[in-house]
Amino acid sequence: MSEAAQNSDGSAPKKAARQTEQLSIRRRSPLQHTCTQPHECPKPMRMKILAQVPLFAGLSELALDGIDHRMVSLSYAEGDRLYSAGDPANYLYVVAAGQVKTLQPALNGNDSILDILAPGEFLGGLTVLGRPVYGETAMALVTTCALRIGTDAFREVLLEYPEIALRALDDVTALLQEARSDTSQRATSTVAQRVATTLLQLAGKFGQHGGSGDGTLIQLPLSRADLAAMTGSTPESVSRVMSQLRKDGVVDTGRRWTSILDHNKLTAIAAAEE
Amino acid sequence: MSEAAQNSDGSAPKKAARQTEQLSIRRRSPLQHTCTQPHECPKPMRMKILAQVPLFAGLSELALDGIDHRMVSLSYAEGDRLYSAGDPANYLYVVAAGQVKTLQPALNGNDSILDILAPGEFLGGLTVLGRPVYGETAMALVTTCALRIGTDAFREVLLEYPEIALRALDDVTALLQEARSDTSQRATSTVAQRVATTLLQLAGKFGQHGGSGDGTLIQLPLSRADLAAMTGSTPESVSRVMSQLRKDGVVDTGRRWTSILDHNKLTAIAAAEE
DNA sequence: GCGGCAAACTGATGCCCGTCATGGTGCCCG
DNA sequence: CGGGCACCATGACGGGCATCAGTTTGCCGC
Repeated sequence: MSEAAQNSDGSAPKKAARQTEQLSIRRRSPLQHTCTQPHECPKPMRMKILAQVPLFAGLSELALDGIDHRMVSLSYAEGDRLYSAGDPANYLYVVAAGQVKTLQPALNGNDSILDILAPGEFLGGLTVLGRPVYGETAMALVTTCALRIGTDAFREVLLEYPEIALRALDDVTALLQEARSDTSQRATSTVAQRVATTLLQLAGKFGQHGGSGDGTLIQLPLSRADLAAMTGSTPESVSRVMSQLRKDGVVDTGRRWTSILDHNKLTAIAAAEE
Repeated sequence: MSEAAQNSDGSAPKKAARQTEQLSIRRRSPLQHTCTQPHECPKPMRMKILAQVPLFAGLSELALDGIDHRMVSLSYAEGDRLYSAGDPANYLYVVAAGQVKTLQPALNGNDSILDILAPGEFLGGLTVLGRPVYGETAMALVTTCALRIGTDAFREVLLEYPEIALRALDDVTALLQEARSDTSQRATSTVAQRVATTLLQLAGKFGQHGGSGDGTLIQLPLSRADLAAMTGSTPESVSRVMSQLRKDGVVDTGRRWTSILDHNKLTAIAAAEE
């Protein structure tokens, strides 16, 4: 599945990215989509995914099977919503393939992006148990497949396997720490620092080395507006920062990707103004 | 206990706050300390506290007793640290009496205050299970009594009573939502709005009506620097905002207290710039 | 009561960045 | 291939607020 790269859009076929060692022209796209077509996840694949979910690590085959029976698989096109803020929170989701962004609506329209989720991660469910409605909106960044389980069924699973609940507690706690450090950073840092930090986080989570020779490739369709929503800024400011970073040879960007060329320099920028 | 108001500092005795219907001079102190002396929590009081902890609600007498046996009670003077960021996270704490602030150290020295905890709330433990060290520092705002339990023991309790784990999950999730809405607010709002929001939150959590006739009294030793650390600002800016609020008759402040006089106006300021 | 100190208040200054506006560039569609 | 569109880039401008500095207030010890 990972090798079967197929052209995503209807444009002219690109050269194999593996062979094109250099990016002669900026904005040449080194994309390697792994999954562009909606599909139904067959049973064996679902089991494999469940086994890789950190929350379910170490569970017996039988237990996983029991969980799988309570789940259904769903696929979403780019931009589709898994759920919206205010919807009754009846389901918990696990990302099987693709990426999902969660965003928190604000009164003034300045939504902020809370997180971008990779396969194996959860949404919705962890914010659910006590609350009747979702507090955030979840939207597929690319074509995405997700598994869904009812909150009641998930509750049963947690009661049956308390160690899963403990791990869930850890997960949410980690999110909490992340959110809190985010909050402090928003208060003190400049936009450049916040953008740099965000890029480093994305690189750590989604970055893939090699590919186009040097640098870390982040293959996500993030617009300037998206980055602005992640850093608590505006598209214009983000654009300026990115331009500067490009000029300094720290990053390179394209329509649906970002590449970090100088990891050290970016770290320096994130830590303290250069 | 609640009626036994005793003068806290060594200054001249104040008139009984109940009788003084008006605050003729700004900065007249309407303090009513409930507990100024360090003390050991006796067994019955500990049991009563445990029963009131939301996390343990509905547990049997026997279960509570089992939990109590694994805990020890400790008392702290104002400014004492329960633990510091970076310490090995071996314990979970429950605030029995007093208030505790948790603060997150930043590299530039601009620490930010994460939360202020009232009796019945948890610290440390929920951020512990997966991590070897504390990510934040906990400091007693006033003379405080706390119960302590080892993380391993708490883990056993959670495995024994999975419903507690579920409730803990809810608790942390609530904190997460709070932290996230905080984050979005930092990005978009002005300092005045953030201060107003913070005051309203504190009033909801620690405010007591009556006392000096009108208004909601928040009895916490919060300096301008503390409020700045809570709102992601500076002491000077907070001071300006508070001066303005005082001038407009919205709040009144003293050395160790804050009183909200016009709740509606403060809400209006928090929502949108006046 | 007096001197020392910490915290709070207030003014001046500059900068970051949000806002508005304009021009440029790739992408889609007919 | 050309028009329309969305996104990006870049400049100009202004305001909120952080920073620095100076004064005042309240508190404590001698």
